[in-house]
Amino acid sequence: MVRRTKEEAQETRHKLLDAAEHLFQEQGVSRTSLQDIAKRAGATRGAIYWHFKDKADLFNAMMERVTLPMEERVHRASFAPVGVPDISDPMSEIRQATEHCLSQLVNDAQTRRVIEVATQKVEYVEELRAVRLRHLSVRDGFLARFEHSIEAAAKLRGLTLPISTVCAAQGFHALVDGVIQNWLLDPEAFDLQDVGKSVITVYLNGLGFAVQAAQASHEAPTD
Amino acid sequence: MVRRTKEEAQETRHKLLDAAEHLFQEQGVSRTSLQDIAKRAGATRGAIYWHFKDKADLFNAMMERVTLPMEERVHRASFAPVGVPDISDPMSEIRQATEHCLSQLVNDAQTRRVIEVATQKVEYVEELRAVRLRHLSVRDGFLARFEHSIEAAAKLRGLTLPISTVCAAQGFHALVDGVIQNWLLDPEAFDLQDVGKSVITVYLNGLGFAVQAAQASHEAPTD
DNA sequence: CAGTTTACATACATTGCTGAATGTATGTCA
DNA sequence: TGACATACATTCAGCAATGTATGTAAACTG
Repeated sequence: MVRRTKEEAQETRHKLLDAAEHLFQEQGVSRTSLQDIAKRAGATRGAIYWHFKDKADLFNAMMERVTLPMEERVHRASFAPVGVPDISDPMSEIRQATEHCLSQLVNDAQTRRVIEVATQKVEYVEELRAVRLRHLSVRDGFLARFEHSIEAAAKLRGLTLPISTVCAAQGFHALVDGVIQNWLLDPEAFDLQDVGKSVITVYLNGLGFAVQAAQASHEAPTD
Repeated sequence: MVRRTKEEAQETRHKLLDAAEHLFQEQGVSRTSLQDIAKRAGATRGAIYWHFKDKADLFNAMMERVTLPMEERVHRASFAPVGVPDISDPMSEIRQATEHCLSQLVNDAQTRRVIEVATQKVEYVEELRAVRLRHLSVRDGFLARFEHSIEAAAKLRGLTLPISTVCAAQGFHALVDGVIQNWLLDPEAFDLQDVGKSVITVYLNGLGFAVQAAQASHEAPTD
């Protein structure tokens, strides 16, 4: 059978990306051949070369399928709090957006797979410079937004931060990033949402944003 | 020329590891062939196969050349504070050991190279399971020691932590880990030692260990 | 000082992957 | 309804990397 309709072609494309996700996670990107991917997707390399320029292009597409919606969501959550009218504190916004990210990591297998691939199963060499640059720009965007929020929150509560907002933002990001990385290294070791929420509270507390209510819920955070 | 003396053999071994370090950093592990490494070291693949079983074995040796002394140092610093008699607070110990790690990353090019390779230029697949396991055990050892120190420090000051010591240790490690990772992604973005010291202070402050003296030394990071 | 081992270098066989070229049957549109 | 574009499948050339087998001269040993 050949020459599918457009929707079927898109389905093939998605199957290829799905196969790539799993194989990349299992064997790493460089050790996974296009042949492997095609086989798992029930196709041939011809299909891959039709939909993608090469392996790097396919990798990019695989990443964007997960990260684009994620970025968009964070972007909206940060700039347009229309959907959630009950939060007005910028600090709560950041906190909620972060916790949503953690929740998605825990509950959505695809997200977890892709992030695991991106952090452990790929080598960031010249060929993937585009991916690295996007990563950096996304990070910088996040840092900028957090700087803005933290400054607004500090002004709102009339408190002076112990360190610069740039530093504070960098620390927050490093903390979240680090806890995610460590969790991915060994997901059985601890509960990401619990520990994440706790250490974030501690950090923000250290910045001067004292916790308003009891946060530590050590049972089932079925969020 | 063939058949060197034992010291010369060790020298070629080191040259091979040096070459591997640089090439791994430049092109990634999987895209670097043993031929490349041998050539750069001024040898042939025969030398590599003499000294190492295969590429994974070579990678392991390259890692251990840097991490073994590091681990040993952290281990000694944690259990035997004989060299530095003026610190008695377990929290200062942790703080100093961590800052020493950051300092080594900033000042020692070899350490920076190897850690960069380990975090960005290698795929953690089955073949390198040994590396991953060592990483995990080192991390767990560090976590255990930090748990111990933080508990001792809390008892010493008679304060009740807002979260469990396990959580607190995990957060501290994630923070340090994360800030290092982010710095390696773009070393020009900020000063590792400055930001590291600041955010650690904030975190420990959030745990209840109020800062005893002024810590923020520098004016502003280069943004 | 002869035998043995060491520390490599060289040669070879095998494998596997990529990219491009080409084939082909079907959807699509005028 | 024919012409063209699409969505792949198949084939092939080429090379690059690995592992192993073997060669070899110097260092070491008794």
